[in-house]
Amino acid sequence: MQIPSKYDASKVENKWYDYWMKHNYFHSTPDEREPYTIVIPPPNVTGVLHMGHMLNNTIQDVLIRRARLQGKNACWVPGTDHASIATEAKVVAKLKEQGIDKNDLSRDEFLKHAWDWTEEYGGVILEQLKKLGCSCDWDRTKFTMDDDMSEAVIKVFVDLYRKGLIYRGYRMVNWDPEAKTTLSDEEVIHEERQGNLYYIKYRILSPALSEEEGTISEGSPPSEGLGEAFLTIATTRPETIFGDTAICINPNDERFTHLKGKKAIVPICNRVVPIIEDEYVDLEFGTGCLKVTPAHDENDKVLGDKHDLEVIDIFNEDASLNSFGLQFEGQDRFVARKAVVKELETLGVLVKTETHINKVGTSERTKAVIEPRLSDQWFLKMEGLAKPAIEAVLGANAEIKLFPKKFENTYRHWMENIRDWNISRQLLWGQQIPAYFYGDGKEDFVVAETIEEAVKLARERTSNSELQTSDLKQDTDALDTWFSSWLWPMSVFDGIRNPENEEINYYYPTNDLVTGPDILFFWVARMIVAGYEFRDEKPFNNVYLTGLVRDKQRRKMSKSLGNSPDALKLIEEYGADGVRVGLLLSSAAGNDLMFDEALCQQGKGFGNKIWNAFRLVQGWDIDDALEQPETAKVGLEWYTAKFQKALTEIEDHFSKYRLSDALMSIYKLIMDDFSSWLLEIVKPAYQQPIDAKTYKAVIVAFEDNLKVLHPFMPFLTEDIWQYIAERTPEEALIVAKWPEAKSINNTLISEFEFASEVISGIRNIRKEKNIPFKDAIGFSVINNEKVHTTFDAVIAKLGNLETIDYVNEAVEGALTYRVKSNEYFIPMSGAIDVEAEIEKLTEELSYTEGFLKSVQKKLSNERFVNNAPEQVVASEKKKEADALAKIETLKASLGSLG
RNA sequence: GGGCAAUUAGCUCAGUUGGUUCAGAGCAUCUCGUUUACACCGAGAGGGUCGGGGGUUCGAAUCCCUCAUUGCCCACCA
Repeated sequence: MQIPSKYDASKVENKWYDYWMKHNYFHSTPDEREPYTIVIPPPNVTGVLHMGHMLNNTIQDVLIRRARLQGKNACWVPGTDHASIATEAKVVAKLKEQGIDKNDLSRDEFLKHAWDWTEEYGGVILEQLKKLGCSCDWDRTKFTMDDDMSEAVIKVFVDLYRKGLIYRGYRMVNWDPEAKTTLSDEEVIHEERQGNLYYIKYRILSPALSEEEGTISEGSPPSEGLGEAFLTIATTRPETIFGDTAICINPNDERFTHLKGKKAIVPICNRVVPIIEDEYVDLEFGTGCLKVTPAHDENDKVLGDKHDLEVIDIFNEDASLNSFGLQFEGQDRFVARKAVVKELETLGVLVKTETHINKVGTSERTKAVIEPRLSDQWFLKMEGLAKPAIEAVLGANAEIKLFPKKFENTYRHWMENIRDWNISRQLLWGQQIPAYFYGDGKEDFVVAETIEEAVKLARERTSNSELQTSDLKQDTDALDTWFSSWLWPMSVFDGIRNPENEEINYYYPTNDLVTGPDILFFWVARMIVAGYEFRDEKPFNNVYLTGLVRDKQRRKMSKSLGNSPDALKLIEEYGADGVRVGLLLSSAAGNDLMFDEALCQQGKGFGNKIWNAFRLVQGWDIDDALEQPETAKVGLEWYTAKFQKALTEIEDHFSKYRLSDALMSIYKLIMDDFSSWLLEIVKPAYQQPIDAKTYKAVIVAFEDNLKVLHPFMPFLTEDIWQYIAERTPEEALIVAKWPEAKSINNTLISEFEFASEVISGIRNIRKEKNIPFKDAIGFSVINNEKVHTTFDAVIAKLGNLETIDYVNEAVEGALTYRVKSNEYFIPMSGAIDVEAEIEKLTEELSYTEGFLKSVQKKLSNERFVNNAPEQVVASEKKKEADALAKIETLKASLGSLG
């Protein structure tokens, strides 16, 4: 049968995926085998596949397929995350397009839209993962807002509340004015921004004057004559002066002793505020006078609490100014800033403006500049919860390993300085906080899993047995998305609601978690916390942290830069196998990956190479009567040894999560050892049949190659596997048995190594002298090294030699080369360039002599001989002997020429 | 501002406890080659004083100090 010379991935990938699905090979149920479990980091439900997902999920699929081949009960649980902020933002935007304002909708109406959206766009990404070949157990697909998942979240909230770990607090939180919700500290990204530092004069109110008298009438600039009657503050946020409720100085600041106990007047709004003293103020920064705005700065809040200051919130929820902003009401903070500066200038109180670089917090999701804001929020106390999670990763008998290890430092730092987690979000899309208010007071609420339960509790609390469900008002906030995903490894097996069910007991703890370091705190650390808190057991054994996928110029791949290739197009062009190999060829754990399409091309090329090796083998005619030639016999023995050696290397790489190294070992094994050497050795002469014994052994070797490669290139390997022999579904490669490790014949490997150098020597001479391969040549050896003749037949075949003659004397009129101290002769009928030969030999001689000299120098150093380990000294002595032997042969050759 | 990591061939990276060819791999480059699986190929070759400087040692890419550059994480200085 004619097989095309190019492997066409697009023709077979879907076919095999369907085949695996049809035979249920991805599905796992608990049995007596050892489980191997991975839970997918759930992508956003409405997300689309990008390069990061490709890398991440390729790695997971490699791990899961390998475990499956090793006979473990492999279970990879897929699913998606409701991603509250991102999804809600998308839904709001879509509604806006349709002319619908979110605020005009009831909670239920909005949620209906959100669910419609989720059903329409959700899960696209999971379909895309199938194209990549991911062997997830799709029957187990979960969504973080599934009823059972939500129930688990609520149960956990109630549990933590009852343990006293969840509390409600009026705190300064990070406010995202665009999403109109709070964010946790981890969701805020600090960026350096070029800003200005404005120096503003505040009039000092002399105690002699009444407050009334001190008020400046609008539009009248302070007169210049009253120099000491002003103080100057420096601020980056002049628009917040409407919220100023004090000026603060350092009590040790001698420049300002005259200000103690006085009051100042805030420009524009003319509010009279006290001048307070606190050592918090840095004498060096700005002017040494600080305006205090307790509602809009965390430190100012602390000062405000300490000095009992009034709190004036000047912003609306979209960060435009409210009525405290006077004539600037309704303006966005950044617009207002400019306007206020202009007004201050007009009033003559703007002393100067300096450029100033400051750190600005921005929202991870919406990129909006976040605003510190005081509000009632729900918090989870983290300090106590963190303790077992710290121990688990960093303790003396750590149970969880991070790969690469360097992230343990990062983990430690965060965990040891952990702050309480703000878990409430002013969003609708998510699990609604199960707190029910029965009154208007801040403390008039109960927390319960259901409203019926809540009524019962509320009746007890209030001693009012008349209370009805209709009297209760549930808190309108939703929970942070991470408050559901931190339960993921447990909740996907229903381990929260039914902690003793068979599945959770079998699959948990999971084995490996593969994710990016960017969510080490968001997700990984919190899963560990949750694991110990709710199950008293780690959620996973190992965490493999991938790097970021960047482009060739080291830029992050992003939609806005447009430098991210279309994942599906890549798969179309190079095949899923090609892309998988391309991604893994250069991605060590934790290192960023500089993505280059050329790598996918390499992956595709590799696939084609294997395909063609298969074509070669497949095309052979088998002759049962034929004897196995010596070349094939020793070649196969050598390859078996080589394969075993590679297998142990591969195992070692996997044990260290060095997947790219494992792939490279396989790549070289198949590319070099199998294709370039073994197949050339066993290949029968043109149009000649092959003996049955060799053929069978080659097939076995080929199949073993396919097995170890399968986790990386599942489609191609399955395709060839099924082509190479008739298989029942039970015999599919995906469920085949990983090759067994056997002892390695290292002698064969090193003998072959020597033989391959001899062959290279022949090739070099053929090339230099333009001797075509098809012309057989004579060959003689002076075997000083006493090399065994095992591979002579191989040398003769691959060098196309007439014979191999063992001689004791140099052969006249021949080209020569050496491997170690062995000397090889290829007789030439024509004239030999004696000059060139002499030159070549002289060069080699002087190099060897130089080498000998350095070795002898080392050996004559008494301190080296005395201090270095015996083994090292012995090896130096061997080097010396080898060099001496080689020098002798070189000299002999020169003598015979000259 | 604090902490952590990195710096090895044109590119991406290995190099485990200082000592067996440890100065390597893949890609790229160059040369030659249409030998009957594969030009998505084959056979070869070139290329690095291991970021700079200093130190410890018989011996340093590897350990110590220092400087430089880059990246990441953390942090309330207006």
